[in-house]
Amino acid sequence: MNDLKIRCTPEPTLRRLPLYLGFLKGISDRGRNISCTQIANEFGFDPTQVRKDIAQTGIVGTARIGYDTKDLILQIETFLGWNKKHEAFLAGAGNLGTALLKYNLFKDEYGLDIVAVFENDKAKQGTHIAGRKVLPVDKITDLARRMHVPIGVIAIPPEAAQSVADRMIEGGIIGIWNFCPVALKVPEGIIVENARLSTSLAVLTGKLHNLLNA
Amino acid sequence: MNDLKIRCTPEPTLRRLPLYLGFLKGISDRGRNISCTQIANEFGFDPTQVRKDIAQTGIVGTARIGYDTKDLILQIETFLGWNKKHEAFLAGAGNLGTALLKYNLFKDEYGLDIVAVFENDKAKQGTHIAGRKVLPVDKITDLARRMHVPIGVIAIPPEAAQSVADRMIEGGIIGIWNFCPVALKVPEGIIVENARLSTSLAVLTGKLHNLLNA
DNA sequence: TAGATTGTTAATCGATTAACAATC
DNA sequence: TAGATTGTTAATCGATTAACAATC
Repeated sequence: MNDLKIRCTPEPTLRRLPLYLGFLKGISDRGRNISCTQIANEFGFDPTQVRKDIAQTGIVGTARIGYDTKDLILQIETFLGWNKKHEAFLAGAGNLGTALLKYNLFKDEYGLDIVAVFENDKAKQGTHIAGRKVLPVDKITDLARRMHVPIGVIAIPPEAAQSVADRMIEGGIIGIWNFCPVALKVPEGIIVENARLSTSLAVLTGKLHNLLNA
Repeated sequence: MNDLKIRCTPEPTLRRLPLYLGFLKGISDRGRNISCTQIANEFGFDPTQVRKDIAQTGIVGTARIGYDTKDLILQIETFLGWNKKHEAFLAGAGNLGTALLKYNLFKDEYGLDIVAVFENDKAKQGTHIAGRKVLPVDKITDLARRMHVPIGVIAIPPEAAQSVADRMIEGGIIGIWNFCPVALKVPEGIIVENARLSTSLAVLTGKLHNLLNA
């Protein structure tokens, strides 16, 4: 419902590419070439799968040789949009929000530049967290529109999540990274990615349960 | 490679069940019955999919009526193992680790009880974070064995992740919740769930890219 | 009863894996 | 050259969706 039905990169591919990227960046000698087989071995994946994933980025390899490591790194980063800055608004300056702000990796490695923080708690408004001023939530729409910010990060209590998402979308934000355990209702064309930790934990405890009761 | 090939609950199902649970818990009148159609509508899913997901938990519904809301909540929680406490060790007392500790939801809602924190930084050792004493990393194996802790949470810098995972596994930990952007090598039978935020972000920026260049 | 809903079986769809020709 | 690797097409596998009988 939420996706435009253009031929998109399969989601599993989008989930694997960052793994490859992390591995490639860890290679000390980037002058060497790298093959899909090598990458596949690292993760226990099928080499053909790795080849298809990589092909999505548009890079062309050389038979018998593989890919130039530096090229491949650059190509994956470009494909994911991680080598240009995406400005983002963060809603929520609680524990999780603060951790996201302080977790500098986002900006340096993934290009997510949180430029402003919004919070309902009046006590926090006006203070600074990790160098960003904390602003009232009702400023989101107007500021997003004026700054052309494309991404909104939602890390607030569940009750407020939908209304904050609405404000963001009204301000022209088209991608929402949602850390809140609720199903956001958004118009077609708006992308929601749920970074729900609970979901991830469910997979772990669910498998654990399968294992223990098998 | 990592999974035992017993007939397991499909991972997509494990990812959706927490959504249903969140929705069900948000229903004010839990005396009423609930149908798959209602749940499906909430999320824009196929009702049959919801029915199959729910069937995995073992609950049996009533034709024409649906499921008892309270029963269904309990059944999903039980299936996910969220209504009994799972003790866990946390490795890493940085921004992310601290946020995980303070994020009380884990204990109350998902049964993940972080009982000890381990950190290499000597300056932090001996201090307390959210009521837990910070211990040196080399105590993990011994303590895990003595306390029979089943789950390890890894939120440390990538370089140290593998060695910490090894220590955990040596101590008898069988499930690892990995927040670190590396591929952990673990023996068969050990469950690793990667809660990688970067992966989630990749899906968002990747789709955004697809959308903007379409 | 009528009709909504469950549970289940069959059809469809998409992702993974296998097979293989081209190539450096 | 020989053989490893790419790129691509075909086969397999599993998850999603559709169809439908049973039922309350």
